[in-house]
Amino acid sequence: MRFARRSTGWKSLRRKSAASTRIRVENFGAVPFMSQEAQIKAPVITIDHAAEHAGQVATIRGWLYNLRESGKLLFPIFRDGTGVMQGVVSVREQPQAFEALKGLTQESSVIVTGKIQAEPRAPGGYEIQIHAAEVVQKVPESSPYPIQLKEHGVDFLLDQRHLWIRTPRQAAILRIRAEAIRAARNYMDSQGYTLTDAPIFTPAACEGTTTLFEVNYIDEQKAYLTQSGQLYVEATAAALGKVYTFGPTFRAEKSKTRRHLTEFWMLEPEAAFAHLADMMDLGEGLVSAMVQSVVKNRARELGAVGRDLSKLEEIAPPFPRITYDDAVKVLQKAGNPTKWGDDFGGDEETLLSKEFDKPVIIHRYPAAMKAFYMATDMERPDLSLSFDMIAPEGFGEIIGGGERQSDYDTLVRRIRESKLPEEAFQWYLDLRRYGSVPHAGFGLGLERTVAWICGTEHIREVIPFPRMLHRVYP
RNA sequence: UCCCCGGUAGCUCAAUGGUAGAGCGUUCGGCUGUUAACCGAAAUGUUGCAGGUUCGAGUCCUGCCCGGGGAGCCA
Repeated sequence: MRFARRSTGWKSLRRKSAASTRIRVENFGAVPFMSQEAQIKAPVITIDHAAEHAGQVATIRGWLYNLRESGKLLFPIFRDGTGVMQGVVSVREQPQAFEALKGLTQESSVIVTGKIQAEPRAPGGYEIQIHAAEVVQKVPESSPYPIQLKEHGVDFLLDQRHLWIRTPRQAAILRIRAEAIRAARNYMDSQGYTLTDAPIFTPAACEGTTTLFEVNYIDEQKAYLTQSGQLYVEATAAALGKVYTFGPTFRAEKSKTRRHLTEFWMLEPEAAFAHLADMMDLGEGLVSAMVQSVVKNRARELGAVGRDLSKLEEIAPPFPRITYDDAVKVLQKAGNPTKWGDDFGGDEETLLSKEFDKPVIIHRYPAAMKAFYMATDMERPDLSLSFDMIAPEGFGEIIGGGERQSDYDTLVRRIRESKLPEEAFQWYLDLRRYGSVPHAGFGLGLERTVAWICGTEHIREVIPFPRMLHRVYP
């Protein structure tokens, strides 16, 4: 129903757009365009570099973000993906440009040329005094741009995600995500880790079997979308030493919360001969590098999303580390009913994270609550050599990992206890047959990390096209 | 799977069981420094769907559909 209704509307929109394009062509003679001379003279600039061109004539190519009209003065506001800039044009001085822009609809694509001037009354401090304006495509009045400069509901915005990403806040978030990814990869590479990508199609589960996406593979075979690259990165760690994988992972969890996506990106390092403490060090170094790189290179975007930089500037190693045992005591002291052996839910994570200004590492969880591949603590066999990193301010778990079970017999027993299909894990057991070594790693959830860095309410905003329970459109 | 909240104009939301409304957007008009501009006017509705109660249902009842938040599980 919903999809049928949406696609009908979309088709009619396409038809109208096509018609308006024809009208635009017919109007070419009447609509004033800048001269060839002006086009050649004015350099094309992006709005983020406008300040460097103050006092000069320049061309901006973008979209009409908003238009304020005041009689014979127009204040069009343009966006070009790098920022937003106000223009000004008067009918007396530039009648042709005025006519081209007057009444122009939101998100019409435009090319404008004019003098860049410092202007305290303009948002951003600079404005363009327009000499010439070319409308590339006018959004038809009959089907105006659906996203207004007003509040909208979540459902509506997610249906319009392909357009929602045009708003300055969303564009800033996507730039921060890109910077976080670059910083993460740079850091891993600088630590001697080699990127070895894991497959997306897998023959079996590596987390719980209930959250698997099953797909039809070739010739009646079944395959599953990966829940984690971890098992594969263990294999490449035995081949190359220090490795990581970074890519999308898929979990068919029936959970709709602000912290969940069915498709999310994970960075998973794995190192041979590494132990729990090594991975805690690596994790805090990685997270710190991501945060500091965003603070340094995307301060403007952090400002656009309203993030308080002072909290992020403090993020540097060492992070507080407490054992699960101590975490339970902290919770109980705070009046939380958690008992030893319970896993921590969202409330508990939030409570613990509020005790610290930095991400907090909780290590050595009870073995019973961790995955089959997790190593046990020799000194306390009831504990696993595992750790989680909880982001501050209630943004939840951003890292989970630890030392792996390297003993063949123990691993086989754990696979059977977990009721996993043993035959699908033969290749994985080979890693314990041929030169098994202690090794450790973790998975960092990109979207949760970026959501924390941006301070967004929901992780759906930090991925271009979120996939969630009940939502695979657009 | 369970619990809570919601579905009214393109959007955000009002509307004691008694004529379905406002703001924004759109259209028309006005305004030479606007700041989600402002002022005046106009058009815009299968109140999610199907039943039921009632003289009368957007409102109450039942079922279903869709969405949001959370639990469980996880990054």
